Amino acid sequence: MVSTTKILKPTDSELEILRVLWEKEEATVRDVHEELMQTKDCGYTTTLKLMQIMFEKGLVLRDDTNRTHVYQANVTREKTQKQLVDKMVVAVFSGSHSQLVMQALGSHTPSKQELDEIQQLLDSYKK
Amino acid sequence: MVSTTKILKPTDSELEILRVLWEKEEATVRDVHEELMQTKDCGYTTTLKLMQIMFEKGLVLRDDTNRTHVYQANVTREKTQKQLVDKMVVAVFSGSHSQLVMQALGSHTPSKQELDEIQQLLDSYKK
DNA sequence: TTCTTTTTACGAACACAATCGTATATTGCT
DNA sequence: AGCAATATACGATTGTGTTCGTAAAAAGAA
Repeated sequence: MVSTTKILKPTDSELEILRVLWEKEEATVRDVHEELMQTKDCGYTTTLKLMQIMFEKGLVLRDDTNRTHVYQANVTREKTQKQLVDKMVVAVFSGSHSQLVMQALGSHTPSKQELDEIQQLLDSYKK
Repeated sequence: MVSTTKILKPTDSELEILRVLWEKEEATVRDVHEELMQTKDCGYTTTLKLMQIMFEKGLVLRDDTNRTHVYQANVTREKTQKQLVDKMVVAVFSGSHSQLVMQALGSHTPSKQELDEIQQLLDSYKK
């Protein structure tokens, strides 16, 4: 019997926290909280509680050797993106990835550089 | 004072129902329920209740001239797709649409036809 | 008509996310 | 040592999504 990795989708609030952790690599609750306060308004203990729950879920790691615990993400940005995109593709695009691509491309004019990146990826498929 | 259109994001269960309504154009609760039963397992009244709530929210329209009510979607597939994609772009892709495009393209090998469609859209931006 | 089936309506229960108040412990300052 | 500030832990509350049981009404079959 091999242990299977539990799939858990982060909630919206958890995603906000993960965004900060992805950016900062390591952070305390206060670090995260002050970052969040720039866009959202909630108490310190709210952020703390959320991060504790995320720890229990295994979404973040925690170094508690010191009183002030230090957190870091335990899921990569890429994996999370893929997981959420795949879910959305099934839910609203009937499983068609290219439909999603068309939608994302269509609702926003890409820059020259973005165009080049996408073109390059496209070319790699063509041959 | 102009009435503003309330933005409401459908829940996961609501999206499942919307999928059926988008496909069928018109449908009764039983129609929807039997379609859902193919992938999910829940009671009839659960589907009914969900659709009643969606009616209250304005997500669906309802013809109740006959005893068996007939429902249809009151939000387009395209609008809903755009709304959810935009939300996801902000939440997990730091606002970068092309990042999402890259992710969606990268996690699945597109067919020849899909490649052509995307290429065409890309070309329209290039000039 | 009487019984069964189908449908809607309503409310209750449950799960979970999010928020905060309070208690307790630790640190640092005077 | 005593006090203020800071951190964690814990529990309670609130809101919302999901599910279902049950009742009432309408339609159909016997």
